[in-house]
Amino acid sequence: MPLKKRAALATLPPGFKSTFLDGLMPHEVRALLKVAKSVRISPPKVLQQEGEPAHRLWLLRTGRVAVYRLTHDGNKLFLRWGAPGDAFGFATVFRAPARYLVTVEAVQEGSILVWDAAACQALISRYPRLSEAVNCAIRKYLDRLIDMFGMCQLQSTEERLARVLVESAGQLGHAGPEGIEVDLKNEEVALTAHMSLFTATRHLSKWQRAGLLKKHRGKIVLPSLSAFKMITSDT
Amino acid sequence: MPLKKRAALATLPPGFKSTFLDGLMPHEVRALLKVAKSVRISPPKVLQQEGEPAHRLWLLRTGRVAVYRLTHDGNKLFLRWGAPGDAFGFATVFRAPARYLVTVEAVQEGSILVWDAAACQALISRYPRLSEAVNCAIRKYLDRLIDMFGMCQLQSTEERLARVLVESAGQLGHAGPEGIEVDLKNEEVALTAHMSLFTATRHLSKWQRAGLLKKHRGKIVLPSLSAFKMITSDT
DNA sequence: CGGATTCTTGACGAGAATCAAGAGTTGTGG
DNA sequence: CCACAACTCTTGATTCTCGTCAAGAATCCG
Repeated sequence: MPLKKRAALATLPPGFKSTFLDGLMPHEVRALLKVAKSVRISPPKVLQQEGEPAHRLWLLRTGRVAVYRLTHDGNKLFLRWGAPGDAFGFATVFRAPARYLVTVEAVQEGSILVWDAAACQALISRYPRLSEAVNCAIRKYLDRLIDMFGMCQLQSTEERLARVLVESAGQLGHAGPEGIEVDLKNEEVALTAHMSLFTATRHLSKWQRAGLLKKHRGKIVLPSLSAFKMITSDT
Repeated sequence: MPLKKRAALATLPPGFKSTFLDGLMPHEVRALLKVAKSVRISPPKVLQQEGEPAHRLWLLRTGRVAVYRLTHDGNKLFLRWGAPGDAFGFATVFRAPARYLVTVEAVQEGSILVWDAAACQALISRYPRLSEAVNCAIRKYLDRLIDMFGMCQLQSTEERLARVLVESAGQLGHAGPEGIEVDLKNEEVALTAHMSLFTATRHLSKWQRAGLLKKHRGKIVLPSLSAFKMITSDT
């Protein structure tokens, strides 16, 4: 019997951490998972497009997504990576129809849990706390964005890059034999730190020569983060 | 009797426009105003400090405020001006205690309407729609911030400055005999456009020589915005 | 092995911040 | 009414960070 019940739930990978779900009570989380639809995603699938009416709330279960905004002239303004546990499409929970603020695109194979607009309305009226959880999540995004803005405004490329390494290690990194491994190409690191590919490469090379990290194709290995935390904080 | 009723309301200046209040029904706005406390503000009074527990929701009635965030080393990261109609302290409406995300400081004489935490709780439970209005307001802030970030990342100082003039004219400007007058010093304009005082002055001087604007001490007069809109959009 | 992708390094230049010095404007007190 | 101080604005000279471009090296994959 318990087995059957668990089979009906959308399953979460082991070690799954979600700031959004953490804002809810366990029984609310269960209720959410019970009605979630699981969908596989593959790059370069666009999962939501800015400006379109929000029709679904979703949670990244596995994989990685890129969050960006399109400029009037078609360029992409990169905002951040989305990792497992990140939620999107908060605009869906409003009674008043709202539109997506940003575009989100899959960059790795993975899967998401989806709630359509009808499911959101039902959940919201049954669990009012959900509205507050959404609110907190949006506030967190705002907070992070202000931080990033400040970083870009008043820190040098070197400081920014060091900080990006530390944060990426936490968000995307996984343990390896020689330290934390971060699966990002130089181009992606540069995007994250909002600088040119060449500037990023130069600093990374310098740090490799200094023995602070080891670079491979599409991957950076960080034996220790302390040196980068130093670079970040002092000036 | 109607007169007595109106006297009990917090009064709004003529021509008052608030995106936040516009998200509510007229009767809800009346209910809010009925329990609001009016408070006078003078520079350089800090109206809320980032990191402190949010204890009041408030609306700028008259005057001007500066919204910024403090960096670890004590610098101010300017975010935007607040004009009459702007609301702050949304963190107050959460059941879960939250903290202010930004610091807000008065830069002109003026007045605000205030709701303390208790009043917010009472209003929220009586008018659930208020929660959604707050949500929308936060989303709007997020949207504006992404815009500003994009502007700083991928537009030149000249384009940024032109855009700031257009937006400031709308938000802070008032009609004058020779065009829209914006009461900002060069230093404040530079702050708004996130560039150095000197770079801002140079562009403004150039535009004055071209006859696109007239400068006075602490004030800029814009006969027409069309030229600046041109600079903003084409590239 | 050949082709595609990713990374590296150097040379160069544009854009914008900084610094310095002075001119113009406003307000105050004698 | 004038003199002086404080504030605001202007301009030029200088410096520097960082983006762009070019060319080639290293790595991976079929």
